[in-house]
Amino acid sequence: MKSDLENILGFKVEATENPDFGDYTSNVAMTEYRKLAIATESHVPGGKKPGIIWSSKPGKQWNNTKDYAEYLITGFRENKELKKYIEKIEVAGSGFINFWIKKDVLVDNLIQISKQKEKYGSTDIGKGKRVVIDYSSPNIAKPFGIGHLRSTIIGAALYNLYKELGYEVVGDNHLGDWGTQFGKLLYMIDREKLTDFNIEKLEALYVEFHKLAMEDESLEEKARNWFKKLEEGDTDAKKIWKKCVDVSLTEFDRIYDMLDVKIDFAFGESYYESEMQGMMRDTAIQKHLSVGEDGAKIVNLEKFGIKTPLMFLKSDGATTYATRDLATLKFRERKWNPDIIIYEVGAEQTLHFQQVFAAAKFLGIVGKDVTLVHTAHGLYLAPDGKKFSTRKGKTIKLEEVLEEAINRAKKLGNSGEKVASEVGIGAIKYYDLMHAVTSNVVFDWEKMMNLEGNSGPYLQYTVARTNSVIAKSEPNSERFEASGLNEGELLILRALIKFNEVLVESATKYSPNLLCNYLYDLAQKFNAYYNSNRIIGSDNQNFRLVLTSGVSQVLKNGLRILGIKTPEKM
RNA sequence: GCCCUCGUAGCUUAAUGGAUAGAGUUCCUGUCUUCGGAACAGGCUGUGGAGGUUCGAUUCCUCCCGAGGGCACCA
Repeated sequence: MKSDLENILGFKVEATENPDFGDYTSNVAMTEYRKLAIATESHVPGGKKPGIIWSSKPGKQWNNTKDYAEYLITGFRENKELKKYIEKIEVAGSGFINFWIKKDVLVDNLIQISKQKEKYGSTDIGKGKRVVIDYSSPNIAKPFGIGHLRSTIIGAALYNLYKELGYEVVGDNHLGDWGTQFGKLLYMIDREKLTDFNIEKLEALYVEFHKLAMEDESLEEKARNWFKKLEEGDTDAKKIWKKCVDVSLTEFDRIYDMLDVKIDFAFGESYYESEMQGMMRDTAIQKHLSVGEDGAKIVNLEKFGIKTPLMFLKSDGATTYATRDLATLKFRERKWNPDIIIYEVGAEQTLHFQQVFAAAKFLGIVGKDVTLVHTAHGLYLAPDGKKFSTRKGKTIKLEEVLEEAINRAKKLGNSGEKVASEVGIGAIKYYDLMHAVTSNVVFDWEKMMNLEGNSGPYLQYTVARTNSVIAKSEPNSERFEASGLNEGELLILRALIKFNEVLVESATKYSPNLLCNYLYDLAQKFNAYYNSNRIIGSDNQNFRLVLTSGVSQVLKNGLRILGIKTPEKM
């Protein structure tokens, strides 16, 4: 709808929030005014701020932006193409051009929903384009903490959004299964002569290491040596490392199961060992490396405005996180040849990704036309507003949060285990997704488990309610009278037609919270309508049933994209 | 010290240059002997401070105050 309008008009329109201003609005008259005013300044006697706009056509002028807007829409009112969609065009305020969609179009759209069902909202604007999304990416040997929730949930939502728009989407879980952290663990396991361990023990060892390292600085050095051994292929080190990985993966799978998240690939950092070897021998890359303090090899990025150089190889020759990310990019470029690569990773790594992206293009690892995105999501902060610290063992385990959510949902209703799980998990997911990606989220049990107001369960409840109404009397979208629509019905129809535009905006701005806002707004409009309009038994029963069914369908589609289940009853 | 992000109602927050700053929650008042009350309607309270750009600023620029994150051999 939006793009149809823009094609006809030749300028951009925005959806309006306020129905008094129509369905779409354009500020083109005001923005053009500025350009015209500057362009014609010399023609205007005496002022920097001309009150009169002069046309390039001789003899033509407008007194203000509103006049100019009126001029712009001359012709639009009689435009046949436009008339198919638009019933009214008005100039308002200081020159806004507002458009009202025809009621017939709104009603046709409702019929489309009943025809397209779960496909309603999808498009093919991404056809032929490929997106790689790097998300979740927990660290091996550490429990799956609350910190990885955002990446997992937002990443999964972006995955679904791009898929809905016709993109070919690849999800890759970039497991943190390599690096000096394993040196630390290997050192501790060797020190305590352990042969068997679980994930809790690994976490304890990690915390213990940092405690000891506070008193003995040489420990960091020892850990680096152990990692170096691992990277050189020491069989004992490798054996212990493998066990750490296996123990962790079992744990993660359980969490993904609870969250109902599936990720296409999980290559993990260790997968890129050979790729890194290749990069180190690559002469084209070699010539861009400089030698830093103590013999470390670095990539200087000052010409890209980044003061901190990228550490390519440590002074002992071992690789770093950045080396592995460059190797990963090389691999992804070769394997998938993507148009966009999205890193759904926290804001704390902003500098790192600036370095990696700049270096990747500079070193020719990826093409210049690949869009590299770091979503830089905000973090879950402890209730005191501080960051949770893995090193000090101050984490909240995601599994405990999820279990608590399910328990709270269970207490509320007499519905079964499955529904309680869908509601509890839905609440957690929605709470995460409703926040703007970049904002920090304070961890607060009461708010996360909120089941009223703007929450996942509110939306699920609305769907269950529509299901219940439809179950009582089947809507017939083949034939119905749509005359005499009341205000509530029009509000809902207008919201329904904008679903696809919201999906496009959510995806292109990497902001699932926009979809959350939309769905909540739609549910609220429906609930208000439901409260003051009888559906079954009204004169307009069939239309109202089709409308209810349309709302139900869009809510289901939207929630499915967000990764939130919609129980039939709850 | 330098860099990035942020500061909106008591609390949690939405709005990336537009029109009367939108919600949730808390507190107060109603609707309803429910086509599912996990609902609906109403009330109270808000853009950290000072300048600037603009027809128009929560949004862009400068400074100040405050918070969070980061600053080559952690990831």
